[in-house]
Amino acid sequence: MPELPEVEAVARTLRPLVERRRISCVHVLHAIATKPQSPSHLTRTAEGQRIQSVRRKGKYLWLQLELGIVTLHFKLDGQLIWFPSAKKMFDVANQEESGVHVDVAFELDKGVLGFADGRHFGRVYAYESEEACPAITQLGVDTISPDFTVSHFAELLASSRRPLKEFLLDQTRVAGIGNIYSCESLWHARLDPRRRTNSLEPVEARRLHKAIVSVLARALECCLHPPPDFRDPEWWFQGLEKILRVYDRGEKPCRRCGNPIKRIAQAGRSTYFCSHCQK
DNA sequence: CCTGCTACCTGATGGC
DNA sequence: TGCCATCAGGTAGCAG
Repeated sequence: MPELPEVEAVARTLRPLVERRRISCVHVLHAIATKPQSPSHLTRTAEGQRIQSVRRKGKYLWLQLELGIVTLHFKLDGQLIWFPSAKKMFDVANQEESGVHVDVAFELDKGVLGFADGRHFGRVYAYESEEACPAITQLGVDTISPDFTVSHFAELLASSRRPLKEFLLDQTRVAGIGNIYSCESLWHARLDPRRRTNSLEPVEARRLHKAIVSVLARALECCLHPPPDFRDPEWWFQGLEKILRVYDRGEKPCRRCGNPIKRIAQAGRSTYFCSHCQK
């Protein structure tokens, strides 16, 4: 699960399930999920500890323990699955016929939290503190936090010469925006993804800021209605297509001006945009 | 420092 | 039907 709104919805759903619960046992079923850390580093850090809170910044989610943290990153396809017991988890996880692929399972005093990713891109890491996790410390401003202000955003834009699309994907500048919502935000702001960030007029920077805030807010609303149901291994976010205006619409008419949507490659990813009304 | 490219995995899809 | 190429909501690591 991918971008900030989805991860935020997961964080909110996860809190009542795990906060104040103690981790009795960690099962690393597929060691690739902890690479390059060792499975034993994770188990040593987490076992016996109480989960004090569930935190999120950008697309990173982490369990704040009494001593240390466990970070979860879902990359493209990772997800959480909730099991009522370890026995139930072992009954269905990683069985040929089940299709449920659990890489790491946290056995709590009540229930089991599974980190699942059939593609094995997702990662589960342990650190002694939040400050000890380089990926988190290097994140830029979280795009749904109060710190994501127009003036801060304008300063960031002015300090870079990269194309807008690539800038938005750089998690060390602003954290949480991925391929879909960067395309969507640029379409709403009527800005060409290839424009250099430091070429924006103040009014354009404000437009982009406003577009990002509203796109992410609408996506979060969509992700919360209905909220994720971790008990269903098949759960996934529904209805996101409905709110998308430009992503994955190559050759189809622009919903604003009717001209065909273009697909180009930027930073090795697909960018969808309307070259007629995004300037 | 900054930027661009590749690797990492698996599964779905579409053309031939 | 099978085979191959391409694509996927992300990021770490490395070379220049």
